[in-house]
Amino acid sequence: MSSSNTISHEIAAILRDEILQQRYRSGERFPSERDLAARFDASRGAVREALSQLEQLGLIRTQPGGARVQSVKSASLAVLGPLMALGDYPDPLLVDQFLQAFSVLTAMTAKNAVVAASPEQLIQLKKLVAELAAEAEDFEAMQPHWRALLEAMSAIADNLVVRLIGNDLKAQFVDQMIELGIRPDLRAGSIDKLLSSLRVSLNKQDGELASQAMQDHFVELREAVGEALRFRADELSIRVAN
Amino acid sequence: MSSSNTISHEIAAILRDEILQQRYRSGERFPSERDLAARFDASRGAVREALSQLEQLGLIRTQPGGARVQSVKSASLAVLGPLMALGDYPDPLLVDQFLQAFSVLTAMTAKNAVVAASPEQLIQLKKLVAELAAEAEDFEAMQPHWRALLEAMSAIADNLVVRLIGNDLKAQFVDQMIELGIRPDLRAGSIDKLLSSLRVSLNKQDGELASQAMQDHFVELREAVGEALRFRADELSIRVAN
DNA sequence: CACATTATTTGGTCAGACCAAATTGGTCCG
DNA sequence: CGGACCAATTTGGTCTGACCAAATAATGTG
Repeated sequence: MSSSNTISHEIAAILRDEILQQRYRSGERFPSERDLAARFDASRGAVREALSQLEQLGLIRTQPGGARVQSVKSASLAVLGPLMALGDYPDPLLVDQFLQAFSVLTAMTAKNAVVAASPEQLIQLKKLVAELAAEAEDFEAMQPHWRALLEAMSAIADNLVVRLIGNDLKAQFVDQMIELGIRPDLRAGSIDKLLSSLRVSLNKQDGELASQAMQDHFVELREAVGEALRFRADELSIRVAN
Repeated sequence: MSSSNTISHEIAAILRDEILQQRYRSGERFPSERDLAARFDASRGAVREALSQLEQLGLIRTQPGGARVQSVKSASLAVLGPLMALGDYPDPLLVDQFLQAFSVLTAMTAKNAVVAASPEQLIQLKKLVAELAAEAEDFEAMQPHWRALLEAMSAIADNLVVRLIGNDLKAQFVDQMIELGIRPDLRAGSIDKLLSSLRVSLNKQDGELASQAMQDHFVELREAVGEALRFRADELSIRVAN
């Protein structure tokens, strides 16, 4: 998947996953380029391009004399997507950690967006909230609107740092969830509460309220996602048992 | 600097900075590999390895027929370090955005660390706070202890996502600040207030308090850093004027 | 002028070669 | 026997030149 149909990307993806699966101990010598070329039946150039990508991800460090594997903990954020996509289903702990980090950043974005929005932008946000409300029943149908709202807020808040963090995470995460058919079962009224709080915060231009509403919503979302993943894990282990 | 003494890294660094400086319009065709090889008097292989890195950073997208420049807004977080290091001094707005994002993540980490800490870890944290207090007068001398405290909290909170985000940012940012001699002038008592709040939060194991203390501290830090950067900007423009 | 076809450019890959740095292994000496 | 020194080997870094397939640009044709 996502191998981008070139040999070097394929090799990079395979090696990346092997490292993320802890198949090499941190600090251990990585196979030599010539060995890898033989293993993948590719030229050394292709292998070198793959290693160049792994190095950019912070997964290996190359030196004349040999490359060495680095700790995943010291890698770049860009490994998170592949890391979540490793097993049959994402590691619940990792997903929760992601949602927690995403939560505070989203809350911050909401606050800044509401405070910084021009009158026109406030109207736009209200419109997006209304559109979201119209589809609040179906989790999956809601996603595009949800994402549009976050995108609009992100654009208004205009924090490049947060935007870049989002790039490395958002799409990969949400897409994977949907692809796996994991649909968190939010408590009835949870969305309504969020939306009504957002409406009020937009009317009063109250950033704190918007922030708090997001935080509260994510608390519930984290719980629901955790529940869905646990259910999924059981389902899988049952299937394996048969 | 940081060109890692290999040709391909040097080329990658130069092209990266050119893209970050908006010297190419987003969507524009990037020079061909053969042209770049001629320009840098290098082999096509070396250029390809450089482009491979740029692609991993999300700055370009390559296809048979030609590579195209992508919007910085859609790049990977790993470009932030280079982005801040571009001009003579960092863009104050970007620094503030960074600090704001770092603020909420740090507050979250502090909260989780305080809540999750074992008795031994609480003692360790208290010790680190005490060591920090001992050097609270000198901003520069304080940094190693400050970083040690954050590192310890990060280890206890054990959120891989936040850790990875930190990897792409922390070191580069702080180092650059110090290197440029930018020393934010924190209000007297600001540090004391933070430290005493932290002490209380550790004693009561009150996560919310720790979080709030961090947030408050960062508000002041952001102001002080902004002030220091404005001063620095004036200094530079005076020097240029002469 | 619109469209289909050809020619050219460009990225992707391969092969073989050379250099310099790092590692390895052996040797010599204390 | 142990440690320090030195050569042989491994390994990454780079270059040259070549071929293919996809995308683009140029061309000719209706």
